[in-house]
Amino acid sequence: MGLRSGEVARQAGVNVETLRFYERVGILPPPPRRPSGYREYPPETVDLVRFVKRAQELGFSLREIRELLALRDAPQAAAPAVRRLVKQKLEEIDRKIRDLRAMQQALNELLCACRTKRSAACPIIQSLNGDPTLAKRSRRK
Amino acid sequence: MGLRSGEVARQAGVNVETLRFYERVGILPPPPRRPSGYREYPPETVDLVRFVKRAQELGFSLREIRELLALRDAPQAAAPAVRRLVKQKLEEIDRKIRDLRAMQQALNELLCACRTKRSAACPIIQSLNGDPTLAKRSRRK
DNA sequence: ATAGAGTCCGTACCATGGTACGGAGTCAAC
DNA sequence: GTTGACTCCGTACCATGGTACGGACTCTAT
Repeated sequence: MGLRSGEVARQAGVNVETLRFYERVGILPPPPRRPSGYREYPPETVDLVRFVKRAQELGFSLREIRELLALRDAPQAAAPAVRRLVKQKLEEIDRKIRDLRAMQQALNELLCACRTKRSAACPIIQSLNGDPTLAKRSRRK
Repeated sequence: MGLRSGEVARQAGVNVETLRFYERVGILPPPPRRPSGYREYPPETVDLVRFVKRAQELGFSLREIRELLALRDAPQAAAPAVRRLVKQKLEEIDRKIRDLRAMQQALNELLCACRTKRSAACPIIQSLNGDPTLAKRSRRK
């Protein structure tokens, strides 16, 4: 019933090397081996890898996914811990979006100045040079 | 008039090692040396490093900053190139924000399901397991 | 029985943006 | 003139998420 690495990789849509990598970093449990040394993955490994890929799409790092996996098979007691991880991730995403918005704002102001003031020196470069008369928001620490 | 590496680093708020690193990757031009081999930075190096740091805050990579620096001292002919870089970066930021919003949406749906359905199995985990009855948006390729 | 595909392993490497180490030489003040 | 701080260099290392290499071994179909 065991699958070989190539089969698991194909079904899960990853590279064979990636399976070894996941095993090395503790995402996949080491599967039993044939006498030849070949890995014999239990069929649910495919779902396990897909779980990992979905969690990655949601922005979780492998470190965090390792935590999620540890909680995955635990009974309902684990639910609060899972929720906590999701909430943390949501806060992190909030922070990232805020940072990106600030960058957006600053860059747009620069672009705007560049369009209106046709001075000899590019206002964008002036601002990056530290000129405080432009794009004040970009100077915020 | 030359500054030594420690002085430049202190004034620019970076590590001495970082100056060497910047020199190695072509961000800082190699400064003249004393007979002893000590670097003698021209005073404007401090502003140069600050330029780099400001551009980093705006989301530019060192590779892009190298481009900006090449354009920095060029005359007005460089302005269109600078604007192009800024516009590219704005598009990139837009994409990132959209991705993060999608993650946010998916995670919020999971959290919501987790609060309402008090089933034995955590709905978040179910969804990551591939259960299509929850958080359909998270299944999108 | 043999060819060709698959798998094994350790290790190195990719990009990114630095930080750390250690031994040798130098600078400035006392 | 010696002490302590500074600087030099090459190189290795950190985290992140893998990918690539190469030689040896194995599996399966014919």
